[in-house]
Amino acid sequence: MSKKQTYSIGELAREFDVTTRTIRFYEDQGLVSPERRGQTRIYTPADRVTLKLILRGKRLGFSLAESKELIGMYQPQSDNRSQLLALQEKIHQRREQLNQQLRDIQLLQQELDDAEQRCLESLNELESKNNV
Amino acid sequence: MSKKQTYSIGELAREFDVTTRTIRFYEDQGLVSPERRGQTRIYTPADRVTLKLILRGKRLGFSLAESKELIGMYQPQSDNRSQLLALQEKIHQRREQLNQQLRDIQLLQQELDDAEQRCLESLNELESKNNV
DNA sequence: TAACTACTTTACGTTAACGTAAACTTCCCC
DNA sequence: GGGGAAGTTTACGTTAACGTAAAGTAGTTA
Repeated sequence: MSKKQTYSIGELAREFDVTTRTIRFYEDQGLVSPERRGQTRIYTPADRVTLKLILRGKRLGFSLAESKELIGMYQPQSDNRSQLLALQEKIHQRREQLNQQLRDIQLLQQELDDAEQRCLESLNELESKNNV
Repeated sequence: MSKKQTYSIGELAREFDVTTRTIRFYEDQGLVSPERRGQTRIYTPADRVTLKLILRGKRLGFSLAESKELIGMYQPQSDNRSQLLALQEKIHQRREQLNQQLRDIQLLQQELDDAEQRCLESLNELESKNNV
């Protein structure tokens, strides 16, 4: 007896804190393709994972089209040599971009530290003036 | 004798690989405000740094408005207590968002490793078949 | 059966971040 | 002094990623 877990569009929208419009838009763009019972969309756990991947992609600054590519990467299923090579190239590029992002983030964190420090100092200065 | 280094819009555009239109747009949005000699814009090293910050912000997925805020953070100059406190809060939020991004990136890197691995295996399989 | 609630389609609207085109001025070079 | 090259303003166009409104359906609950 398989659990056959499914979700409505509203459930997923609530879980991921997006609107149903958003989820339908992703379908429109070919990122998910839920089954139907009559008119109504029925989402599988796999669809749910896909949504999760899309949203993570968004947080990382990927466009929907890019996320679509990335998600496609997880099921190569193709035994086409040139396609596999192209896939490797894309993975390589993505990795370099991620490394650049990492460097950027580390720099920014350092600068946030500094900014916070200056902020604290300014506040302390105000304090001591007020306490004279 | 100070070096008084300056840049034209074209120089900066070439250096950062953006169009002049882009740089003028940033000015329109209040992110830089170069001096003028007649009609012509003259950019200082400080302007150049600002541009660099904007572009890093972009790579990190910040909007121009957000980058503007962030850049503003580096010169608080205000001795207004409530403003300093608000600034601290923004820094805090930004830091949390960056941490989330870091986690996302690490996850994605792991998955890229896996994808690359599967890719290699598929290729090897093809090789051995062809060598029979 | 009337009223909710959650779902559906269709379609026009919106914002950000520029692209692109037109028409003009300045400076430099031969 | 006639081109270029690089600068300028003005202004309409474009793409992504949804928002929002209208109008209809399907199940369920008082």
